Amino acid sequence: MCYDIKTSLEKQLRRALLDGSKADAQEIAEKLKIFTKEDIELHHASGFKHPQMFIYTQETPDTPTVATWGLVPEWVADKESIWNKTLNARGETIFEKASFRDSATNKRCLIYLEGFYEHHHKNGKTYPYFIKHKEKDLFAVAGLWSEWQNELGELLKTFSIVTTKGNLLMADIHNNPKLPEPRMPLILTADMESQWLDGKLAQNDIEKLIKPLAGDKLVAHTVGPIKGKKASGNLPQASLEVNYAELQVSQLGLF
DNA sequence: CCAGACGTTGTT
DNA sequence: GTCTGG
DNA sequence: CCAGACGTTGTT
DNA sequence: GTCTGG
Repeated sequence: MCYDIKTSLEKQLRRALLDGSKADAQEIAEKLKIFTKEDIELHHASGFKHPQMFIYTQETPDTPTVATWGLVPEWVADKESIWNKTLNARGETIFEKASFRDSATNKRCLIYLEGFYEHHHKNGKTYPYFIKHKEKDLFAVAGLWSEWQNELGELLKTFSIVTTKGNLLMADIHNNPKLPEPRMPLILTADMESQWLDGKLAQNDIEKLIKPLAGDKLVAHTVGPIKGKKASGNLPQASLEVNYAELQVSQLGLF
């Protein structure tokens, strides 16, 4: 799964500012004193190394916190050894896995996305699809976060995106024959969002929230390459529709 | 997708 | 070059 | 007891 | 930090 953590930065920044201003991402970032102009340029130009994102936690549910993608549990000695292994957390096991259980209990968060990417396999080729919500510009996905301290006492906030079984739409798109089943991020409806951030909610009730959003709430279209030489990079145009002639007669029947 | 292996003998 | 494992 | 893992996906 | 496998 590939998230639009790169391309939705601008909308994230707008949301964070909580006003309808037409300022561009850099102006907003400077106002927020979260990212510098250089950070934004680097973000747009860079690949996948330690991407930063806004998360919304129970402590400050209305104010975003900057966190690095790839949860580093507080007890880890070397953050490099784990950060890119914890981009996702399987919803089925977040209360069992050593890396996630403390966060599952005490540090749940929300991340807002415009959509995410999956690759469809057909005749030995792969085609990237962008999947978004039919009704929402930005939707919340469930996350877990953690605060790690290095030997100098410096704090690093990190997060993982919780995944769940893929719905019917995902089963059609995400048909990599090597995978046992499709997966998708845990997308939350508005009332589930507040529950996910409710620190008093029992484990049993949290687990009830971990289920795939119905496929008819999502819509998908093909996009240009998102990785490699021809990729457009960390820019909004990465999610623009691009059609492939060989897919014109869709066998999926869904889009 | 990409990185890495890709092999056999049996005393180096 | 092609397959496999991650 | 101690060393080692602690994770998910398959193009983030 | 805590659990597992050896």
